[in-house]
Amino acid sequence: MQISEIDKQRFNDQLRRLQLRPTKQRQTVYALICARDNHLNADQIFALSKKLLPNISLATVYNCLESLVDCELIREINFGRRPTRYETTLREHAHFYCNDRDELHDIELPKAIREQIISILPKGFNLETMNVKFTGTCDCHD
Amino acid sequence: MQISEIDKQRFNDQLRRLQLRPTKQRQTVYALICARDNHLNADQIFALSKKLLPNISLATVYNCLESLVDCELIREINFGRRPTRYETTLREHAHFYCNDRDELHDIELPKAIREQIISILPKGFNLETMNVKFTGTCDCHD
DNA sequence: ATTTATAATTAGAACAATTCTAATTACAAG
DNA sequence: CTTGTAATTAGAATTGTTCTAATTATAAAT
Repeated sequence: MQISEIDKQRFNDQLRRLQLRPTKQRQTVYALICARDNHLNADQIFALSKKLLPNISLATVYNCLESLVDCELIREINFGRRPTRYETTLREHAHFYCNDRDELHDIELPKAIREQIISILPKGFNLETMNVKFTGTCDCHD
Repeated sequence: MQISEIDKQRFNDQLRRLQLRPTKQRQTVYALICARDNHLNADQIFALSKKLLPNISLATVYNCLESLVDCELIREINFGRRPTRYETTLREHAHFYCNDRDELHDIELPKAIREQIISILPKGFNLETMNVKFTGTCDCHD
């Protein structure tokens, strides 16, 4: 469980930008999220990180997640009131939540469509984030 | 605090369809959501309904909301992990959450764009719901 | 290296939103 | 009317997350 050299660079840079320290807890949490992009939640990250850092606490996992979100290394995804999940911040995309399997899938969102969606916002609305979310069932047996 | 005749019809029909009874608690909760479309949450509905039915309990409000959602008279809206809000099920639209004022705004979503968005779903994804959500700040001083 | 200031971690308590439980009340069908 | 079922109620329990206060780690400045 290591983060790649390229990611390590980004990891340090982004944290330092906010005067945050690249601790081993943060590194481990980030590495886990990068490694398995199946959109882990805090409990899952806690369980996995415990294998690597047996003394880590759930509060630390939440703290790490918060700072990683703050410095934009990761992003939160919420569906309804299910536990928040986390993903590395890569290209923009939509999400599909499969009710059957309680699993999240990334859906490619073409830039043109994204721009069209944003264009529906009337004057006076100052955009910060935009999300497209689907729910349903799917045939993915991965 | 009454629901209009037209709504009352719809109210009875939709509930009966699922063998659910049109109780005064359900009616009151529904009426409140219809009356003020400022996207109330459970606590707010509880507070308002208490003025009309002093003995109503929070559990009942949650129960009512659940049955009204089940029979599709109302719909849930979630932004992040903020309390769930409720709206009457009218035309399809997007939502804008204003961080400054903790308020929700409906945004018109043209059918053509809606269809374009849905078209990005690859084969194997069986759509149930689709949502477009924005966050940011706004100039609305209503 | 050593000190010092600050940031991060930790365990556990606290919290907010929601759901569950068991008892009571209301309703609808026969 | 009676009887079975559904709905309501109060309060306890649960879930996911945040807070608190004490301890430990880190970075900067001697």
